[in-house]
Amino acid sequence: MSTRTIKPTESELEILQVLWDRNLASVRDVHEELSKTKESGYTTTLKLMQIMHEKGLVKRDDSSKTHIYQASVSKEKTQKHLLGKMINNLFGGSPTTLVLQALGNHKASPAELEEIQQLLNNLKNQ
Amino acid sequence: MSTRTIKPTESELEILQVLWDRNLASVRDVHEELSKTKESGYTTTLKLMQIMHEKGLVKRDDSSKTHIYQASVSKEKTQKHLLGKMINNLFGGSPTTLVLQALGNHKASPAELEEIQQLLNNLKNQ
DNA sequence: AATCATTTACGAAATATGTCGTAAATTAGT
DNA sequence: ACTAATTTACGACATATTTCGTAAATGATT
Repeated sequence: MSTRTIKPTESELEILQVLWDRNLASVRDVHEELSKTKESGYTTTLKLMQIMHEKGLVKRDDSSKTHIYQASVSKEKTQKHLLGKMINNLFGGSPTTLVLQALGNHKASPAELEEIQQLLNNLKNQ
Repeated sequence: MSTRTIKPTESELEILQVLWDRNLASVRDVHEELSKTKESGYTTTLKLMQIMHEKGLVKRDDSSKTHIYQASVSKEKTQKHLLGKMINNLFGGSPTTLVLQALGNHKASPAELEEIQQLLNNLKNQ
């Protein structure tokens, strides 16, 4: 299916988060966002984003001095891909085990529980 | 709390899977299991397991020639840790989003759906 | 136009990961 | 006891990841 298997690294994922949020962003935009929770130099972020561009993880418009970046992999697709990997690598291929762990260990609001219930009902009636 | 934050690599996770399954295993045991799905040399597996020992990911009994290894991190703890990381890094801190993705994209049997329903009921009545 | 600030490009280094070859030690078979 | 097989130890290398410094290019200020 054409698409190379994409496996962003930890740092690349942080950058993708910002790009998914903003859609368009310069290196400076991304770097300032990351700086809120992380200590690292501007050129580090720049280099990472250049490498991501080489890999095809991001697109960019370099028609003006300040290049504008955009994610070229969708959030949903990436989530799906990495989730599948985790299910295989860590949960013996059982999504159910993962779901039980996630629900058991992390609080969810009544509204969220209801949302899950909805989906569950759909899956049952099939 | 002592325990350093442990983040096994891809290969280390494969090895841990085997150790979690068997509890006790030699390098050869592990390597033969991995060989079923993966192509790599015996000394590679050995080296990885030695490094895992240095890192404290595994314990070993080296009283006889063939060293016997055992995981020193529990499956549940590791799952919990990496799942939490993924929720933060990739699902904006929302376990619900992850659960919905997991249920939506991966098939679950009626029995499994029932199991999830049980847990859901418990969480609701709280 | 000259200067200053911002941005990109590039190279280089530190660490981690995964790979294996070879040698030494240990055990088993004869 | 000798030989063969197995296992560990160790060093080395290739690649990937993360980090930054410095220089060049670009654009803005005066």
